[in-house]
Amino acid sequence: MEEEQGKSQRSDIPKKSIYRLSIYHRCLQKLSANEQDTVSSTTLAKAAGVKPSQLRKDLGYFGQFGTRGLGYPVDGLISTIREALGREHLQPVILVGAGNLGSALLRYQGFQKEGYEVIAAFDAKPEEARARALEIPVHDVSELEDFVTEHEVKLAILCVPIDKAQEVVNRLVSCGIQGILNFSSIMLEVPTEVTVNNVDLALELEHLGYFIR
Amino acid sequence: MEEEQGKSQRSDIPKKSIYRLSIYHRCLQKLSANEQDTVSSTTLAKAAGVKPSQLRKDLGYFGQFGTRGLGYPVDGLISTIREALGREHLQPVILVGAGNLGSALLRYQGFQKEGYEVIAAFDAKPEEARARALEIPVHDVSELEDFVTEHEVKLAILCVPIDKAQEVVNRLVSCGIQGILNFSSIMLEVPTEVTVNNVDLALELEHLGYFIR
DNA sequence: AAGTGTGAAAAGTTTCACAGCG
DNA sequence: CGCTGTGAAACTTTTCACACTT
Repeated sequence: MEEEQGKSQRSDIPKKSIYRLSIYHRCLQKLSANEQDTVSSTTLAKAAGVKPSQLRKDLGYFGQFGTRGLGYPVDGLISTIREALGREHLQPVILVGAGNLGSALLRYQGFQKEGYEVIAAFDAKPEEARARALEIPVHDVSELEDFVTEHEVKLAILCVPIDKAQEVVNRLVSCGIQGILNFSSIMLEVPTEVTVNNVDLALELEHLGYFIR
Repeated sequence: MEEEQGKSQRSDIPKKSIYRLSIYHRCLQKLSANEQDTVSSTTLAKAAGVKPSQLRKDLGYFGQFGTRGLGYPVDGLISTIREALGREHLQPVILVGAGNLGSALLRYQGFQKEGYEVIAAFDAKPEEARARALEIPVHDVSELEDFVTEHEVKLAILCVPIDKAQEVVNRLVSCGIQGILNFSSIMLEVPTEVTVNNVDLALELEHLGYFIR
């Protein structure tokens, strides 16, 4: 008789649930800093901007972590989510394309969050990028493959011009990058085992245009 | 007999369709620059990273713009979408919070796209922000209300620290801002007539963590 | 023949409602 | 009693399939 697989079939967990997990993680950290040790689905959901039932369902895909009548242990949930998100270990990240946007993102230290570290940048003209007074080392893009292989980098932030994007992505994929945060506003073609997360800042602003009268 | 309302009931068009409209607009501009004058749903959909049927359905919410057997007129579609997105006129935009991320975004000129112009920034300590060598005028945040009213600004980019975000948003809302692009990683409370579009850069990176093995 | 427009089916996601547990 | 965990219902969005037009 086939063993029931049950929970945690990675593939059939809704993508949106996984996305919200990061949000919950963020909110829980705030609670933890505030010395809260348990939290109800109602409270956490409100902080995350979702309905309590949605939060409970999301967590339900990964297991049972709450105590009925009480709520969820804040620190316990933090660890659980961290584990589910594959964030137990420090992840090295590289940024490719230190132009206008790329160097803006490097100066903004927001990616240097717990669990992630942007360890190097690459650019076709590294001298110019370095002149922008960045603190992170900027390598020539020709060193990309060696660096990624040597440091076992799996995540890349992509900020190259549109006409170079696919070419750079092909190189990233061929040397083992598995996740790409893509700021170049173009759809990238990648094998199914590579995940691309598109962020188009101008698009997000334009999108608001529809809702103003 | 009641006149049939039919198409374009703004409210029952899926939000995601509206979002994709911006993407199509982007792709069409590329085609237009390439001297293409018609495009099929298959071609445009591929460029936008969606299925042809989805593209057709999205456009269908707004009307019929194609010719069977031929495709869509590139320039015609551009105008149609621009109109649907309310982008016929130049929209002034302000940025509030010229700190780390805010000033990075100001230096990145990507928001200065056709149809949108970031005309001013506001900060609690405008001198420090100005020292970051920005080209855009940085006002003291106390001038916010007068400026927004005078220039009839309807869109704001928000990059203030988490603990100030809700307070600033209340002020923005009270002086007539209708759309907020929110980079402060916190859920904002706004009246239903105001639209908030959340962008959390760190979250987008963290989210990728789930998909790497 | 090529390609749009669109109901209807399928898939995906959210919400409800309540049983069950501490 | 309060709050979680979860099937089932409701809703939303995507995809299909094909009639229809040029």
